[in-house]
Amino acid sequence: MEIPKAYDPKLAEEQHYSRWEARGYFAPEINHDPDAHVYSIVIPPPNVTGNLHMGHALQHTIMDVLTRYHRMRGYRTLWLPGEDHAGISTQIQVEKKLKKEEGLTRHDLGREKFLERVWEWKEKYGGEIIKQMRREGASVDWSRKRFTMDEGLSRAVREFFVKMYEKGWIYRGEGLINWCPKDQTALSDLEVEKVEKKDGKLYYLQYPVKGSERRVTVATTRPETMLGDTAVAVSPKDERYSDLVGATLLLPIVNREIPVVADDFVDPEFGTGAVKVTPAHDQNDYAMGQRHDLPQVKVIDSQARMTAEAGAEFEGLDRYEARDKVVAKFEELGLLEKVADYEFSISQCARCRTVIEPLLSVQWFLKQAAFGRKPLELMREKHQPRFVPENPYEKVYANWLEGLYDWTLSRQLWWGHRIPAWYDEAGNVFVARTETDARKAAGTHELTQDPDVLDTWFSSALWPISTLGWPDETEDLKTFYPTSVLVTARDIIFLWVARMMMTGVEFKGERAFDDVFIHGTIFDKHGQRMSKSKSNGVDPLEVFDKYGVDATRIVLASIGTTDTRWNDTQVESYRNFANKIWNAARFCLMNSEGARVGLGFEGDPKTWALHDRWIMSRLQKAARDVSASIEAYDFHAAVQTIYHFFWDDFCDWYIELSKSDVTATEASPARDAARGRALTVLEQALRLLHPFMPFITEELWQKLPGVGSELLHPAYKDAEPTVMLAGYPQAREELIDERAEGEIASIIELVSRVRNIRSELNLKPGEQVRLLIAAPDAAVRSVFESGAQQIARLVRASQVSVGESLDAPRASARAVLAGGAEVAVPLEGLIDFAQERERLGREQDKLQKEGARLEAQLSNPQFVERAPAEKVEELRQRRADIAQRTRQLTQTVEALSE
RNA sequence: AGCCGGUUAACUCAGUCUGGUCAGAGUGCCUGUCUUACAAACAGGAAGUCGAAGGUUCGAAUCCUUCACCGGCUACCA
Repeated sequence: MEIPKAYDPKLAEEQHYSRWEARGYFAPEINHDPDAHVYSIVIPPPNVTGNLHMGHALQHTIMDVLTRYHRMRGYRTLWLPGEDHAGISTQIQVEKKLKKEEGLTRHDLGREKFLERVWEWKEKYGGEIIKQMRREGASVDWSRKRFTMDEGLSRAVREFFVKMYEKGWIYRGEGLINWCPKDQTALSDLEVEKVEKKDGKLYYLQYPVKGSERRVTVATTRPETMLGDTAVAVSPKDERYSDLVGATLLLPIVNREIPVVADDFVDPEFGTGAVKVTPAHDQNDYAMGQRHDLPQVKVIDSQARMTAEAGAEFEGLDRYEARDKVVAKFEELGLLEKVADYEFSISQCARCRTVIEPLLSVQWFLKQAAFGRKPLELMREKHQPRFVPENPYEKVYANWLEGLYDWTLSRQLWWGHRIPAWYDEAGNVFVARTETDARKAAGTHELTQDPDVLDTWFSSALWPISTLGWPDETEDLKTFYPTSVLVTARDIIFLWVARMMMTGVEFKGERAFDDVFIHGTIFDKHGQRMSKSKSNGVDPLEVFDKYGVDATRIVLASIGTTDTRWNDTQVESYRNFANKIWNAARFCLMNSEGARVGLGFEGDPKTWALHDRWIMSRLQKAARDVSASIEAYDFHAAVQTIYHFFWDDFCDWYIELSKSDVTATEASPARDAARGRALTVLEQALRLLHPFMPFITEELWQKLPGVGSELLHPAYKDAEPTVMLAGYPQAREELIDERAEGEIASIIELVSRVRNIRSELNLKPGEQVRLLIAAPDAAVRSVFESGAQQIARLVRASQVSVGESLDAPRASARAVLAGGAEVAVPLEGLIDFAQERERLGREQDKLQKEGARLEAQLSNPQFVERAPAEKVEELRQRRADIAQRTRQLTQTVEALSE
C-alpha cells in the first residue's frame, strides 16, 4: 500500500465529516438497542452574532469527546446544537449596519420593518459559529438544531411567562433598575459589571440645619444626585448625630426641606457618618426610602440628562456636566467642605461599558427567591447537579441561590421575545399565551401588546427543556431529559446554569443535568484574557489550518478545567503525535500482506510470545485507565495515558520487538500472525484515540485490512463500518499480565543501559558490539536468552551471550542491573580504563546515595515501628538490591584497577 | 472588606483530595545519528532546596498556620 510519509490533516478532515453526517451517525436513532442507556448534552447556544474563538473550541471539544466516547460505549447519544438570538448584541449589530449603509435608525424603519431586517441579517450572516462546528468535527445532531426564536421555543417562552405570572412569581411594577443610557434599556444585575475607578473623588457637601447655624456634612461620589435628595441618614448608634434625628435640613440649591433619619444601613465609621439619600437614583437609598417612606424625586432621565425636577438651571444637562455645576455651586455657597481622592467601583453595562444609571421605572420582574428555593434544596439534599470541579463551584452556586433578588425581565428592545402581556384602554393588563386568549380574557379586541421584549436569558433558562419539545411531553423530552452534563464557562453559572435548574425543577420536577463541567479559561501567552478589543485572540481556524483539527482538539481536551496560557508549541507537539500515529500505521500497512485485524491473538495467552503478552497487558491497562479518566472528566490523564501507550509502548517497544517477525522476507503463517497482531493493537489504539482525534483515526481505521461491521458496537450493527461506531475498548482483566510486564521491563532496562554505554563511549550507531550478559537468577536468564535476538537488534549487537556468570575481557564497559544481572560490552582498544572507572564511580555514587537514604529511614526505629509493615518490607528489599549491586560494582571497579 | 484559586525544570502544565519509587510530561537546551514507519524522527544527557517561614508526622510538593506575589468571584460602605 502506498502511503505518504507525512500526515496531511486536511485530507482526512475533508473526507469524513460529511459522510458521518449524511449517514445519520450523529443522530441517536442510529442506535438500535432498545435497552441502551441514554447520554445527552445540549450545547450552550452560541450567539448568532458570534465567531468561533478558543473558548468555544475548548467547550465543543470536551462535549464531543464525551459524546463520541459514550456513543462508542453503546449509549443512545444526543448532542443537540443550536443558537441564541442574543437580544442586545444582535439588535445593535444590525442597527450599526443600517446606520452605516443606509444612514437609517431603527425608528426610521419602524418596528416591523426593522425586525424583518434582523431576520434577514440572521439568515445571511448569523450562525457562523454553528457552521464552523463542522470543521471541529463536532458530532452534533443537526436534525435537532434549535434557535431560541424558533416558533416552538417561543411558545415555551410564553408558556413559562404565563405560568409564572399565574403563580404570582412574575409581576409588573415600579422598581429601581439598572439602565444603560446608551443601549436605552433596562438590564438585570448580572448584566452589569463592577469596575474599579481609580481616579474617583469623594465630595464632602454641607447641608444647613433648619433654624440653626449647624451644618451636616455628607460625603458622596455623585454630587449631581443631591438635587434629588429627600433625606439624610445617620446611624441610630451614632451619638454625634443623635440629637439631629428628626431635625430638618435645608437642601442647598433647591432649598427643599428634608428630614434626618436614623437607619442601620449607615456605617458611622465611613465618611462623615451622614449619608445623603436619593431614593430615585441609588439602590441603597431606594431601600432606605422605602423604609422611611421618603418621596422619590427623579432628577435624571433615561438619556442620563437632568430633568425639569432638577431645576431650571440644570434641566437638560448631561449628568457629568451637572456634577461639575453642582460642585461649583457648593463652592460658591461656601458649602463644599473638601474633595478627596477616592477609589471605588462603578457599574457599567457589560456590553457597551457605559456607566449604568439606576432609574426608577415600571418593568416586569421575576421573584427569583421563590423560584430558586427548590434548586437550592436539591443541592443541599442531593448534591444535584454535581459540579466538576466541585470546588469551588458547588459553593459559588449554592451561595448565589441563597441570596436571590428579583430579576428584571423586560428590555426596551425590539429583537427578542415580546412580552405576552396586553393592555386595554383603561390600562388593565392581560397576560396570555396568545393575543386571542388575551382578547377573550379582556372581552375586547382593543388591546395593545406590551412593547418590551424579554431578557435574552429568559429563553436561555428554558434551553434544556424547550429544545426537547416542552411544553409538549415529546418523546425526546421523555428520553433525553434530564441531560447528562452541561459543559460551560464559569462566568455564566448564575446567568444561565442556575436558571436552567430553576426551570427544569419547576416544570419537569428534576434537575436539568446530572453534572456541570466548568472548563478553564484560555489566556494569551502573557496571561491576558483574549478579547477582540485587545486583538490578542488566537483564531482556532488558523490553528486548525496550521496543525490540524485533531492536534488542536487533543490539546484542548487536555486543558479541561485548567486556566492556561495558550501556546502553539503544545499543538505542535500533538501535530507530531498525529504524524507518529500516521507513521506507525504506515509501517503496519506496508507490512500487512497476508494479515488482517483480529489475526494473531488466538489461543491461550500463555502460549503467546512475551512481547505479545506484554503489549496486550499494556493495552488492557490503557483501556481501563482511559475510560476511568474520561468518566471522571480527567481528560488530561486520559490523553497522557493514550499518548504514552501509543508512543512509548506501541511504537518504541512493541513495533521494535516484533519488527523482525513482521518484516520477515518470506511469507509464513508466523509472519501473518505477527502482522495481524500489530494491526490488532493499532486498531484498538485508534478506537481509544477516536473521541479525541476523530479525523486521523477514521482515516487510518478505514485503511486497515479486515475492518468491518463486526467491529461495530452491537447497538450499531447495521451501520457501515466506521471507527466512530466501533465499540470503545474495554479492559479484559484476564489479559493483564504483571509477570510479562516485569520481564519486558528488565529487557528495557538492559537495552537502555547498553545504549547509554554506546552513547557515552561515542560508538557510531552503525558500529556493532558484542554483549555478554550474566544473570544469576534462572528466570531472568531465560528472559534474556529467549529475547537475545530482539536485544541484539535493539542495541545493534552482532552477538549476545547469556550466562550464569560474567566472563568478559577486562577491556569491557559494564553495567549492573536491578536484580543483580550484569552486562558487559567488550571494547578492546576503545576503553580508557581510568574513564571507565570514573563512569562506574558515578554509578556507585548514585546507588550509594539512594542506599544511604534507605538506610537512614530503616535505621529509624520509629519508622520501622509505625510505618505499615509492607512499606518497611518494600524498603528492605530495595536496600538489599542496592547493596547487592553496589558489591558487584565495587568488584568490577577493582577488577579494572588491577 | 469577605471568600476562593494559583505559585513545581528556561516555557506550558501534571502530581496535592486519599502523606511514603512523585520530584514527572511535552517543549526548549546539550551530544550523536537522515539506522528502509516516522528528522514532525531516533538514541543518550543536563536541568527544579515543588513561592517564603513556621508547625503536625517516623516521613510533607501533598495536611495545618502565617506571610508574599498574581488572578478570580461576591459585597449596600455613600
